[in-house]
Amino acid sequence: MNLHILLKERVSEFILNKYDLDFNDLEIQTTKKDFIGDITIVIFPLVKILRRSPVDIGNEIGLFLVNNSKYVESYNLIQGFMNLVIHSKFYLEFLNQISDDDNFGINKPDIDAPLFLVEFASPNTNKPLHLGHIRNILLGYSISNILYASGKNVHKTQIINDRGIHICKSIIAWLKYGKDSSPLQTGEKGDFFVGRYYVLFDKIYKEQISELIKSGKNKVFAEKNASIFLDAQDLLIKWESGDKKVIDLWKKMNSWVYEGFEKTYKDLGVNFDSYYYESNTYLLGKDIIKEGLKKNIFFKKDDGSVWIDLTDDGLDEKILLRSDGTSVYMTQDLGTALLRYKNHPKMNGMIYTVGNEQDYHFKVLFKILNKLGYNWSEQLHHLSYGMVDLPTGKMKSREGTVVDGDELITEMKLNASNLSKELGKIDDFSNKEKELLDDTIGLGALKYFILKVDPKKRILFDPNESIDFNGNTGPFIQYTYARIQSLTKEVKVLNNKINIDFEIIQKEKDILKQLIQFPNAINSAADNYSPALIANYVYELVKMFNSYYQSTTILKIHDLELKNFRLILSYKVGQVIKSSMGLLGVEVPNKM
RNA sequence: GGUCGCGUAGCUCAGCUGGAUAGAGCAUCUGCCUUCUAAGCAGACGGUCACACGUUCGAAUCGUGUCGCGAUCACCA
Repeated sequence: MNLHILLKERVSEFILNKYDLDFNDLEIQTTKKDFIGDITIVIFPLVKILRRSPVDIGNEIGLFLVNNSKYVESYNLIQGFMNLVIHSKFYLEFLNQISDDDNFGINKPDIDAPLFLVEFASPNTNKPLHLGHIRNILLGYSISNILYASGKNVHKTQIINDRGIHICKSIIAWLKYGKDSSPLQTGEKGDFFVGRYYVLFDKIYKEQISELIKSGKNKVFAEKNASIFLDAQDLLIKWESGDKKVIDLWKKMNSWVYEGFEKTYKDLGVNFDSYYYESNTYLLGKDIIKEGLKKNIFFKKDDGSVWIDLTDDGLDEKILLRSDGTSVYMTQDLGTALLRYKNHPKMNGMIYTVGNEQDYHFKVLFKILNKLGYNWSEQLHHLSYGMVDLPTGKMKSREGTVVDGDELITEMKLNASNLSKELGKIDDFSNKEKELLDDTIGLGALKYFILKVDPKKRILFDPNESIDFNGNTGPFIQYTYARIQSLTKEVKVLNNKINIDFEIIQKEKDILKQLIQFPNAINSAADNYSPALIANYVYELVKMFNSYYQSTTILKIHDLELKNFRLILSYKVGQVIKSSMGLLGVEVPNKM
């Protein structure tokens, strides 16, 4: 089915026979627009080796292919490029091949397929999710889908940062200023409720600091001795000693937050297979430290702290255990990695979806595991992505310059609703149907907006300029899908197989060429951990189809055979759009 | 200062392992709804691919250096 590979083999064979030369590095690509042909063979590399002109070589190969391949209709030579015109038959055969396959391109894994663990989301439990988290979640979820579609089993997980001083801060503020209130009572989303107390803490804390400074203390002293801060520290100590009252309180507040998070996950249409909590894992990893010390991979300083020297690897010295024996972030991550491999013995890889400000951290983490001799350290991958920036600069939760995730989702749905109303195309919808459609479109716009950008690049998000619904956007693709649905309602009653003995037009060839590429697009997206590749792929397809749609009659054509072909072609395009968007976690509506 | 990432049209972004005249959308302008959904289509305008040198038949793509932006280099997570 892959004509590129087929042709490549043919040409290599030809060269071997004719010149006794083993040459496999021919570049075969799709012919660019503005040139006649479908597939292009670049013959420059041969020119040098065979010491003959491109025209001579091209003619030889071209003639050979035309005479010996039933699919190559003709060829033309432009400089070192040989463009081959491929027979309609080939594309029609391809369409027949996939016509029964509703999941064309999707390579569902069987039970024995390699298992990959994907970690994403991983929030703190002291504030609601913001746009940065949204990018993380969408990326992680989409990559999970893509890996799955490329034939790998996937386990989606996250590690929740549910402990530490920041959590204690919101607890203290709540104890002092809202003890009898609850999200149930105020009607707030749980994570917002708790987040409000986190912000309140900061406000009180700042007030106390300035009061202390006014009374003559210096800044450093004030920061360390503000009473609310001391209370939070005290609470943390109690938490670590397992004080039942504090633990219960902590559990209660966290449960509120989790309820809130679950709501957001549900809104975003994502889910997880397991959850890890730092409160369970933060003591892990100490055994590894002992092991590393024994193997002389780590060393102990005079004050008792444990380090690893990575200067030979171009990195720095890194602390692994504090002088008081407590663990740091790295210790924990070492332990968690080990734990996961214990929990999933058949795991073939682990993907950490974490922002690029932690590139260094993961480099060190993987290096250490490698030095410790865990051979699976090479299966670890940091899916690093760029920050979401605002025109005013970085998002900072303390300064209140964050774009709240839930608010953004709501706003997107509202925008979708307004636009739908304006266009007046769904007046016959029930309210419930309208609501569902608004959700689909609003979320589609948001998800696509974020996922179409290369993960490693930073995203600039202007809250004042709402996300577009025209052009290269989710709704544009959804719209095309909806159009195809209304077009192909009757496709089921038609004969599914197509007569392959007629000529198709160039636009149809182009669409089919793009369809053929779908499995490659998935694999390439999986290899590069980039949903953006899928987004670009489906956008190209949709553009081609729209142009076709606008310039070609599909339904109102009398030739039944041709109509059948065009309908099935459209139907398949619809399926691939749906599959592609599914990989991005975006729903497509039947009507909009 | 060391390390890593980014720099493509006025703006937001594509451009896979080097290939033909660098592509979309937004914005500006011109056409197209009596014909399968105009959230659309066709077209115009818009580029020193940050800069320099190198590698080669060929460089936005690879290498080196320079500049700009960002991240990171904590007994924070």
